[in-house]
Amino acid sequence: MSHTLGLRQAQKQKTRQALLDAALELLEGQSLSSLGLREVTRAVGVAPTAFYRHFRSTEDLGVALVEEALGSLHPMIRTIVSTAGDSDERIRRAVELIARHVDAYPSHVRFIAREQHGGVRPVREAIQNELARFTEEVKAALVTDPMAEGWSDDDLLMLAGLYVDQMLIAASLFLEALEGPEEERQRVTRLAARRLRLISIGRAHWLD
Amino acid sequence: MSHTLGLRQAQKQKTRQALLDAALELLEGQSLSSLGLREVTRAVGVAPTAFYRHFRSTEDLGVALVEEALGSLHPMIRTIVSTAGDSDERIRRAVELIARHVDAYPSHVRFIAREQHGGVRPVREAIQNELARFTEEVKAALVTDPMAEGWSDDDLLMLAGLYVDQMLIAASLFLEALEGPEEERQRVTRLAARRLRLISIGRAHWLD
DNA sequence: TGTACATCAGTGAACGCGCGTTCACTGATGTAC
DNA sequence: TGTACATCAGTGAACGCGCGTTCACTGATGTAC
Repeated sequence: MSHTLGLRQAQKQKTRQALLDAALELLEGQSLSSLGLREVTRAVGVAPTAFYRHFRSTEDLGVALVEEALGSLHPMIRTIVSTAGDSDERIRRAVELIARHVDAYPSHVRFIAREQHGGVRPVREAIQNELARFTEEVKAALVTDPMAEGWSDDDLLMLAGLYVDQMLIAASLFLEALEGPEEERQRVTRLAARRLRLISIGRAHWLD
Repeated sequence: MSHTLGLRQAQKQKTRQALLDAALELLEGQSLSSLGLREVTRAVGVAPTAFYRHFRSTEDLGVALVEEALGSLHPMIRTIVSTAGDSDERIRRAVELIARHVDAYPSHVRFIAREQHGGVRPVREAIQNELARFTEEVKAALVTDPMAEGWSDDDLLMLAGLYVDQMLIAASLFLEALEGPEEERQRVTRLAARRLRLISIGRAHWLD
């Protein structure tokens, strides 16, 4: 049988999650380096001092947000790389999945895009580490493709990185399009697909 | 003959530049959205109120920094796109130019990478606008290439965007490598070149 | 099941501090004659 | 060249405010018997 949390632990988790949620919302209009601890507790409705029961600082909270935001990406990456079909079909599905992910978790995507090069070192490094893991994961999937024959490890990693960066760029474009009309969204969809297609063509002729 | 500035105007410009320089240095360790007006004036050695003689807010200063940082990029872009030679030669020269630019203006590059998705809307928009201009510039250069025959305007813009994004990513990687050993720098040079090569191969076979 | 004690998430008062902004000012530079 | 006045970049005092952090606390939950 499962080890259920006590009431106390459960309540604590709930407050912690409320802090994370409130922070993420506040971060839509500013960077982590200017997020105040009192802002966050005020938004949740707890005393400022309650913050310290969960995080040592807003920096610390930021690192926790990285895990939350990129944790939800792992399943998506796996779905994308394991999708069957020919190249065009796979690209269309990948772009579609990215668009859906941005719809479902806009604040997470914004947070990652913003803090990837942001002003808080530990958070920046946490993001870079997670993205490096994604790239390894994509590379591992690429290796299993017959097309990978004759490719060096280094070149496969380069290609994986190119794909991961394009996914991030596409996600960021979809994010901007969220506030715009549907046609803008369509434009981004086509643009991202053509970019991925050009990369795939380069991949197909890499060893020529 | 040229219209020389009066002493007063010249001194004002000097203080303004000192504020921009100090801000840029302070922004190496934080985001614009947490940069304080008093921090900046303290670093320069003027009274906090002097700030208002030059900028309405740190946001306003940020927009001025965008112009300064991306203004220096225009000549570089033009040099890159007008470089002669075969594809591999051009790629090597482009990567070399990017590396040199990062060496010469590390704070500018960091600022742009950080604030491109940062928490201050007017600055973000100023950067996006400038990058869109670069992309148009690159596209205009691509059009003159015989290889562009048969390409749609849309596809050329897509390709130009791909190149511009890769340049930015390469610059950001060189920036991280600045703090590391020389071999890391070499690694980035090779990685960036291979990415551009793969894109060029995709470009060569786009119409197949 | 009941009792006595331990734990600990959240409280609320208090602190010293740096912030952005206002205002009237000073004194060097600029201009008109 | 000299004088009288205008301009305006930078000053310094003052303000109210929200910040992060400390501390002793409360009272519900958990545990031992």
